[in-house]
Amino acid sequence: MRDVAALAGVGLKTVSRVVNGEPNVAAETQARVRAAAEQLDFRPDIHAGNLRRTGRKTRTVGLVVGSVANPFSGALHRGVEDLAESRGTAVFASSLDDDASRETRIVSEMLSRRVDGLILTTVLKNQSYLAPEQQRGTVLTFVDREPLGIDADTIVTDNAEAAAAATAHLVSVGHRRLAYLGDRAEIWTASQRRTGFLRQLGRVGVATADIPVIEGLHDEASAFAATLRLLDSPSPPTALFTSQNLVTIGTIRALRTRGMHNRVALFGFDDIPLGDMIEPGVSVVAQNPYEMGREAASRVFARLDGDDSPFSTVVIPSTLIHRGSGDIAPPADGLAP
Amino acid sequence: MRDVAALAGVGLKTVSRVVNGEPNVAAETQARVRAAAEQLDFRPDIHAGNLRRTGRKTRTVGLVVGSVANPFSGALHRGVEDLAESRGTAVFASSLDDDASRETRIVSEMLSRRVDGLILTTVLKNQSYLAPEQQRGTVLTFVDREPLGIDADTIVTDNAEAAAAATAHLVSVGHRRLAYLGDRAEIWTASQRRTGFLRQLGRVGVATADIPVIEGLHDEASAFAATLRLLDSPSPPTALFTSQNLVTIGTIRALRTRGMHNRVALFGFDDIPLGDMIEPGVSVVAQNPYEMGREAASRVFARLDGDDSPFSTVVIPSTLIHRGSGDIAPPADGLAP
DNA sequence: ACCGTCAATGACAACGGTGTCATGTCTAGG
DNA sequence: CCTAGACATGACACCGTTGTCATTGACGGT
Repeated sequence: MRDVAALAGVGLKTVSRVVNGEPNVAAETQARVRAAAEQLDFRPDIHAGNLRRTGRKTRTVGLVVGSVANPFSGALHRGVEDLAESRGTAVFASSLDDDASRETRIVSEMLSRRVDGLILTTVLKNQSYLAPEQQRGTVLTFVDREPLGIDADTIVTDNAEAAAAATAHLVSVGHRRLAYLGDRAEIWTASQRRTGFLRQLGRVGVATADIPVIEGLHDEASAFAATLRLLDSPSPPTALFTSQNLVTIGTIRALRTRGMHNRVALFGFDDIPLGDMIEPGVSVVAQNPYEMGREAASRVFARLDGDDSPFSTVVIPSTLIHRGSGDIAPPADGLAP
Repeated sequence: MRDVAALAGVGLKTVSRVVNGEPNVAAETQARVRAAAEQLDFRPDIHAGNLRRTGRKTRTVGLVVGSVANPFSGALHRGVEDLAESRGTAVFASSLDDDASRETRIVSEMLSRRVDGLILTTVLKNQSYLAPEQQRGTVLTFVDREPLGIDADTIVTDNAEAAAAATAHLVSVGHRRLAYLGDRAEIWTASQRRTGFLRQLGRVGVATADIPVIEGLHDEASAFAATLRLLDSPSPPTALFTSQNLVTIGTIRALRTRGMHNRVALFGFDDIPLGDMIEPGVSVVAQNPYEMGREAASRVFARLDGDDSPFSTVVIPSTLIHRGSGDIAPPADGLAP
C-alpha cells in the first residue's frame, strides 16, 4: 500500500480511502490511485486492516465436522458456505473423525485465527472450555449434537423422535425381534437414536431385555462384522435399525453377503446415496444436513449482527423415506427368518 | 498480551518469548507468565504476529473445488486436510460449481486473506491472472484440471487414457453403437475424456461420425433427460460412456426408467458410492481424489519449504472397476437393443 | 472584504504482536 | 579482585492498515 501511495503521489490514508470506497476523494485522485493499485497488483491485507478496524471482524467462520469426506458433513458444509459466501465470509473446515483428542487442538487453532464464529459438531463430553471464548464475543453454534456445560444456539435433528418413528414402522410391519446397530454411545446423536429406538419398543410393549443393542460401530467394516455376528447367532433378528450412514452401508453389505437382504428388514438413520437404486430400496430417516448448515450459519450471522435474544435450539425435521427395506415382513413362523 | 504482561509483571517481549517457546527465559518467569496467560485465557493473534514475523507465513491454504458437497471434492479436501493438519495449517474451502464468474472473486477473497498456497480446480479458460500473485510467492497448485496461461505444479488423473481404456472395453464386448454423455466442453477434464473416448473409437475403426456426443450435462436432471432422448431415438446406442459421477447417476436413473439397465452397457468416469450394490453393478473409472488432494498439498508444502525444482505435472493413475454394467453385450441382431 | 462551511488530503497514533538491540546481573576463569 | 561471556529482560521501532484530527483551499453568504 505504501508503494501504491508513492506511485500515485498521494498519502497512505487516501489510498486506504479509495480501496475502501470511502467518500470525499476527488474523482481524479481516485482514478490515479486505482491505476497505481492495478499496476502494482495491490491487494489489501485483510488481517492488517482488521487489527485497527473497529468491531474487529475477520469475516471468517470455522466449521468443525466429522469428516469433510462424509456426504452428511459435505452437505452441511455447503449449507454453511452458501450463506457465508453471500456475506463475503470465508469458511475454515476441519475434520475430527469423532476423535475427542483433536477437538481442543483444532478449535484452538481456529480461535488463534480469530474466527468470528464457530460452528461445531462436538465430540467431547463437555464444552465448558469454550465459555471464556464465548464471553469474549466469539459466536458459538452447535450443529447436529447438543453441547454440554455451555449455553449456545444449537441446531439438531429430531433424533429420538425420528428413530422412534422408524422403529414404530418396523413394529407395525410385524417385527418383534429387532436389533440396534449404532455408533459409540458417547456420541450424542448415537445415544439419542438408541434412546428413541428403545423407548418406542417399550411403548408398544416389546421386551427390550432380549433386544441386541450393539454399539461402538464407527465404520463400514465394524458394522459389517457386527451384522454378520447377529445374523449367524442362534436366534437372529428379523429387523435391523442402524443409526448412521456408514453403519447402514456396512450392514447392507453383510445382509447381501448372507443373501438375507430381501428377508431381514432394515431401517437406517441418515440417507445414503443411491439408496433408492439398490435392491431392496433402503428405507431411511433422511436428515437435512444442508438445511442444518444453512440454519447454523444463519444463527451465527444473526448473532454477529447483534441479535441478543436468548439462545435457542432449532430442530430441523427429518423425513422417513420408505423404499422397501423397512417393509419386509417377518417370516411367517414368526421366529427364525 | 498486554494484560498478560501486566499481570505477570514482566515486559511484553518476555510474554512473547514464553508463548513462542523461545529460549532464555528463567523457569520461574515462564511459570508466572503461563499462569497469567491461563488466567486471562490469552490466545495469541496469529495474524498480528505474522505481520512482523519474517517469512510471513499464515499457515493457511485455500482450496477451490467444484462443490464441497460432491463426494469427489470431499475426498480431495480430506486429502489436503490430512497433510495440512499435520503441519498446523488450516484450510479454506470454497465451491465454484464450475461457475467461471465466481472464480476470480473467490480466489481474490482468499488472496486478501494471504493464504500461503492455493490449490485450485479451475473453471476459467485462462489462469494468467494469477501470475503476479505467483511472482509474489504464493504457491499455486492445480488439481484435477490443467491450467492455461501459467506454469505451476499440477496434479491430474490420466483422463484421456482411462476414458480410452473404458471405451476399449466396451468395444471389446462387441459394442459399435456407443454414445458419449458429458459435462460442458469448456471443462478441461470433460474435453479430455471426450477426446480419449473418440480417439479410441477412431483407433479401432469405429466411425465416429454417427456417434452421439452429448455435452453440457452438469447434473443428474440434465443427464437423465439426455439419456431418455437417446434411448427414445430411432436408433438408440447399445453402450453409454458417461464422463462424470452426477451424469452417471442421472443416466442410470434414465436407464431404469426405461427398464433398459440390464440391456444397455454403461461405463462411467468417477466412482459412485454404492456402485457395487445396484443391479447391474456400475463399471467405472475410479479416480483417486484423496490421493490427488494429498499430492497437491504435498507439492504446496514442498514449495513452501523451498523446493524450487521446475514445475511438474503428476498424473495420479485411475483404475477401471468392472462391476457388470460395462460387460453387457450388445443385442444379438447388433442393431436395435 | 470577512467568515463559516465543507470537501480533499495527509500526519500520526494505534491495533497486537515480533525483531533488534541495549542494559543489567551473574558466574567462571585469570 | 577484575573481566569476559552468557543469560535474562525490557525499550523501541516496525509490520500493513485504519481511526482521528488538523490543515488547506475554495466557495457562498452577508
